[in-house]
Amino acid sequence: MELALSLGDAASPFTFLHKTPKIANKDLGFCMALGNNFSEKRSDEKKDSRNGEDFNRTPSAEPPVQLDLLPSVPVPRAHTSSQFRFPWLADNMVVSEPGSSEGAGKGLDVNRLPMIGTTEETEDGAALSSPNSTVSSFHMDFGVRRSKRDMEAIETERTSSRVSDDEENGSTRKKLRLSKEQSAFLEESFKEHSTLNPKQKDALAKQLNLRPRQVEVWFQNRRARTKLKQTEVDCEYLKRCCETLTEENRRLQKELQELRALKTSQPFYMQLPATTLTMCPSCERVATATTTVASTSSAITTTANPSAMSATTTTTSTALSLSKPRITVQQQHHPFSHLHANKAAAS
DNA sequence: TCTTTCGCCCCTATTACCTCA
DNA sequence: CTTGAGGTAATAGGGGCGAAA
Repeated sequence: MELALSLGDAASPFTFLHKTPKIANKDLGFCMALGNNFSEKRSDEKKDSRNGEDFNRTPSAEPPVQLDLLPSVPVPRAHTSSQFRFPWLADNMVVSEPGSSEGAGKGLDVNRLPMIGTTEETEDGAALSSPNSTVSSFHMDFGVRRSKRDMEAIETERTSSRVSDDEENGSTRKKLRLSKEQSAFLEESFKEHSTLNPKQKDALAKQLNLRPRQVEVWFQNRRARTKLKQTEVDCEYLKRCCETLTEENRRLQKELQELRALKTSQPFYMQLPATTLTMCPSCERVATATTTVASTSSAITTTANPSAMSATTTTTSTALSLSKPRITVQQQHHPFSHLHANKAAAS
């Protein structure tokens, strides 16, 4: 029997809760697609989250930049085995590996000392029980087999938790370290929804034995990290664009110099009229109209391929604006009526 | 109906702590 | 053992938005 707990509204449960085998087996690598208007949709998202409505954002109109984040959280070996499972997904029947000293009932909660038979009242008023407590709605039993190093880390975490608990009454700032399992689950949640409504937040906090505030802060920081990462990606992309355009500019400048040199050596040839290229926006035909040209005009070749033409046009204007040559590539609204009329007449 | 107040949430910048090389 | 860098939880301040008065 499998108990799948829905976080938050039934209307918008975390779908990954229904993917237990997948979670148990797949690499917890993180992949997401982000549009540029991540923050622009914030108002709507907020509205949605508050209403508990559809959390899945509509994709951005712009093609998203695929961002592959390698597992930021080192995934324990057990994540890739059938041993690992989110306890709130199944019925806590975690089968430990034979010989493993880390059997079921580890009840790891790095943020609280295991206090058997006691419950804690958090500052948020949510009763949090120790993992071993019968009051607990579930056990933080990940059944993860850990290495000695991991165990040392856990001990460290516990120590820091202890310190944190001690400091909870003091004025010093507390710094808790989330366990790998907690982080992994939060990552899964984040993949589902980058924002949480209060119900989902509370449910998540309860399941992870964290305070709702901690879940909230984690999501805030996670969004900030995502945005930072996206900014880096965008920056890199713009940098490459700039390099490409610079190179294209350089190439066109060189081409212009060659043409000028050619003009100097063959003045009569260069007195041929320049060409005005005009492309019909609807049929994408290019019409050539010969115009009267001054002696300084340059000959430019272009292409009728619309996409290539647009790129060429852009870079050409960029490059040639420096010397202000008289080259025109026009896109008129419909100056091709004569062409269409002739074509119709011919047919 | 408009304005004000309040609470909640988010973002951003920053701090403080922890881990690791 | 020390130290500096990097990661990240936590804090502070400010703004937007909706609900209630």
